[in-house]
Amino acid sequence: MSLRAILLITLQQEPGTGYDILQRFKAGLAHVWQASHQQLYRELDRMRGDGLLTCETVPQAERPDRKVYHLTAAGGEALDTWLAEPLAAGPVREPLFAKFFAWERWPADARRRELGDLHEQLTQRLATYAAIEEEWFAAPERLTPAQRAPWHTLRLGQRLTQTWREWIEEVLEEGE
Amino acid sequence: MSLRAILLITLQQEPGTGYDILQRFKAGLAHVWQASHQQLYRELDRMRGDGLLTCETVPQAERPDRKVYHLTAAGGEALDTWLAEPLAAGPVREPLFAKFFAWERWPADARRRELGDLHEQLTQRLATYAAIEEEWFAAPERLTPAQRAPWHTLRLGQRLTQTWREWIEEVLEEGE
DNA sequence: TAGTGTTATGCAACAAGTTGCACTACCCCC
DNA sequence: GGGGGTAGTGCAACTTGTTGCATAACACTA
Repeated sequence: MSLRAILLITLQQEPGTGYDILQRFKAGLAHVWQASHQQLYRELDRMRGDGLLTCETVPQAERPDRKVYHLTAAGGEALDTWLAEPLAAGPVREPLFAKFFAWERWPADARRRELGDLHEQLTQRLATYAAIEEEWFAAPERLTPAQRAPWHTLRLGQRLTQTWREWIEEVLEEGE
Repeated sequence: MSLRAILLITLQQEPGTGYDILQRFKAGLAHVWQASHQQLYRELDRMRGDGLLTCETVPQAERPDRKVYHLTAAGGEALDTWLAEPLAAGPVREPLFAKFFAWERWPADARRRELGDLHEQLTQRLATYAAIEEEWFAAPERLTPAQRAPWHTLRLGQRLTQTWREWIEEVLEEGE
């Protein structure tokens, strides 16, 4: 259900094609949702079938047609329903933690490499977040509440990533 | 693949039944992995079919038989392979964040209720973690490295939960 | 001129996870 | 005497997400 909800939100902000949405996932929504293009196209078609979206085909010279999706009234209602009901807590799944429970079988070099790589990925992620912040949320004191809300999510994304990164540093240090 | 790996790790520590593993998920592994009993039974049977586990049926008076699973040599190898190769980063999926991107359609009372409930859940989770810490990791300075490793994961779980909780407090406070 | 990246769409098969249901039998509490 | 919790197993149907493959055409660069 959640993917549907994300699509309703992004299309409510602005109509677009599957490809457009994919770009938004990579840009300003990088800390919120990720999905493959296959999944998007399939879900958009199903939502159209369920009457939540309408589709307008825009022909292009020498390129595949763009299929621009818009919310319908039913789509707006579905979104409001989803917003009103609280989310169920997702299951905890941390495969990396599991490796720590097999410490003695986990070779030290593999461990250092894995944690080192992850540290690098997190650093890169923080750079991405910083870029998003600069592009969309410069001067946070002048934002409207509706613009300020997404900024909060970015801030939490940053803090969680930093927490992870600090922890990795501590673990690597202890393993000397 | 990850569920298989978790099962290999828990059964390598100590053989057990599907039901036993479920109890471990609820107790010391609460911050690592969660799965339904249906999923466990099905996966254990498949792993037996693939030669990673053997199964010893222990009859009980007036109760269904206990099926105690053990690692095979092939299971141990599969575990070592999994430990040696780095994990792929999982996709980001934060449905709660999505709601912040539809701030104006999200009713203020629903928002306060949802964030309040989540705050309570996180508080409860911290209590669970504290209980685990007390039961398994009292006197961390006297732990062996292999015992210390799982303790680290618990500490990160605590810090991440705290980070979330503080953020919710800030958001609620700002919402007047 | 061949390879890589971007724009643009999608099907089919598979793997993983969820939901609903079913059976047995004890214990405890109201 | 009925309802809920614990111990113990599992099937079947469904939803969700992944992987592999396919098509078409432009732009850039080595």
